[in-house]
Amino acid sequence: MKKRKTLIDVAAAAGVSKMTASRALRGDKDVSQTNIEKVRQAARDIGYYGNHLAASLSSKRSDLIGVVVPGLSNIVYPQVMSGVTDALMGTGFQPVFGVTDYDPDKEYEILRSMLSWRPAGLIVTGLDQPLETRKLLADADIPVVQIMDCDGDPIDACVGFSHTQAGLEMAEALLAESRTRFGYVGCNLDKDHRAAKRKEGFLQALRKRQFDLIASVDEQGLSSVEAGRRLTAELLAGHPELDCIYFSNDDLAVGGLCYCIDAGISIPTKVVLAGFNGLGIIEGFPGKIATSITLRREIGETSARIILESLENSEEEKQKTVVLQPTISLGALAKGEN
Amino acid sequence: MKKRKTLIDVAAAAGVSKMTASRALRGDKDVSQTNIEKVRQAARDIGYYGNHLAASLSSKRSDLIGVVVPGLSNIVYPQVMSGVTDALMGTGFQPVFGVTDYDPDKEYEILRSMLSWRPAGLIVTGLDQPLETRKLLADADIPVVQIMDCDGDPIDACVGFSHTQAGLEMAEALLAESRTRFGYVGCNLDKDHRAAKRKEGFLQALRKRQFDLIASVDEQGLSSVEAGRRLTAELLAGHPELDCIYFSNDDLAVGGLCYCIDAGISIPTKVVLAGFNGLGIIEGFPGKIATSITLRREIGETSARIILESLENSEEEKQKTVVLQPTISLGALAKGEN
DNA sequence: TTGAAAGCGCTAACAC
DNA sequence: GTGTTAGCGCTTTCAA
Repeated sequence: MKKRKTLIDVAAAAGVSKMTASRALRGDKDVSQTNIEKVRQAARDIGYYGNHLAASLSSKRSDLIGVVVPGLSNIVYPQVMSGVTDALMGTGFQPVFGVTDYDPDKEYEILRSMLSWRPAGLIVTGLDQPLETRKLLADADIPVVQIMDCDGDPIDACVGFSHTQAGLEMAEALLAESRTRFGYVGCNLDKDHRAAKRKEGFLQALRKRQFDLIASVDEQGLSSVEAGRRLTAELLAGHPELDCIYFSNDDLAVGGLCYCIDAGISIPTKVVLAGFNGLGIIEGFPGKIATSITLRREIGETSARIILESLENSEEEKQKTVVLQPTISLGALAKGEN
Repeated sequence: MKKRKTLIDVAAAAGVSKMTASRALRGDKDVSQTNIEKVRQAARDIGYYGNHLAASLSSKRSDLIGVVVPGLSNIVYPQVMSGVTDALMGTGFQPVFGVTDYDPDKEYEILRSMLSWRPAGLIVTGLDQPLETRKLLADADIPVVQIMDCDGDPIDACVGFSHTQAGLEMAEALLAESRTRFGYVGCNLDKDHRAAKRKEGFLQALRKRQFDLIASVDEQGLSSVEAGRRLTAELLAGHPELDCIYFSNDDLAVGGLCYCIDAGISIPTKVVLAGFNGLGIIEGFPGKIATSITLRREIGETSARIILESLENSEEEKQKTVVLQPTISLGALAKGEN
């Protein structure tokens, strides 16, 4: 085990004290230009790269921003993560990502683990954390931004949109297109609370107009194109009269679309397929689905900016809710995004 | 600023010394069962979650595994990351992700930053790092696994496949299908060395059989379905005689496919489209592309396992190359994966 | 089995 | 402008 370079090595090489070396490397005021050069050069010469552990422990703050997302199985959360990364770029803060697989216990453990690194702030997906998790976050005494939802009670700030409303609006848009016989295809509804909220909003809107879901299928696993194809086949086999299917997301809807194209079912004439997210893939697809275009990247960027702001104006009122409601695209007419 | 709980608080609450508390929480040997219980309970009562900064600084090792990938813009690297995450689960190690945007300077900075957290190991994408970066990694004195490639000289271990070979094999498969008039569509070739290697291998195979690319288009930005559509339109406008197009990845190929379907160009009869990766989306797609099915998740898992192994058998020969060569699917006959 | 002392590598606070 | 001193919260060592 080769001995790692420390500040003392740099200081020795530059012929100054440890403190001057520290200040020079961090760009502190009150260091002579000569010494800054000497120290920088010495650091480069010996290949010094510091020790964040010691620095953060000593200064009692780290430049880490924890970002907790439920999954990486489709492109949605990577896009949120990209937004966060971009907004943090050049600020001296860096994101650290955790993945919960939609498991509240895992989420709790990941957050504990993140907190033990003393992050400067935390970005967490969703508003429906169990009480114990909320307490953990509230007691952490750092800015917390919850993202991707706004139906609920945020701990500090939140950036997202109402899934209930999104489901509701999609139902209304489809009703306005004179659809009357609705089906639903979903995945992972027991764990993905936001997908469940969309279904709930969709149902509410239907019932308000004296309609209802004629049939609904779902399963426990993660959504995928393959699952969408399979569940759509199942649904339409039992209910060929449907003229509209709402899917819990675009992955499933694309699977449904593939099935319908292969099965010779005319889309959207015979059946309208409606997904959620507005993924890039559906643009230019040979066949159109309706969808709600969500602003994933923007949500990531905005949440990071809120953390940065509340870090600057420390202890300001950091209660803040930013709503970036999705816009509906009916596909046949409008164009998707991203 | 509320005072954070420390080990001393736990020790006080449990009525033991700081040291006993530390040992109990870490599951050290030689702590009485009574004290283990008392300390655990005390920790839970006061909501203690430790300080990794202090622990890692003191013990001179962290449980972090740095994972550096070039981008999050398509699903490929998130899948690699999932593989790493899964393999690390329950081992006490946790991944920390960094994104370079295919920029070598950014990669260098990210690696320096990661090293300053004293990770236990590093997983880095690609074999073509600049010399300075290689030196940084070699001097770090921790296990380094380079992934997604094996055309080159690994620092320690590598897990991936030959992109040259992959391009070559695809060309041969297409030649075997009696294709003769080849075009190429790529993105980001100046930065994505692996895509460039595939093109190179493809060309080599063509030339060995006295063929060549009739036309080639590429552009600098990231690949996307949209870019694939646009570049394919451009390519075919100038060269309607092409009977085969090789794309630098599936995103572009899917874009090309969408264009051809809309333009009424019969796929694969008139033109065969060949991509790379074997994304889930192309399965069940209304139209078939050929592709090389890469094992992203497996590469992530394997690389993490190699890190873990070389951490156990410390200082063993950690030189190791695992090749997970993609398999070719011609689409019309076989089925994609993932 | 437990505790006391020393120190990981750095920075804050204060002297010079 | 620069150096000195005293920790940050933990774990390692060694003594009891």
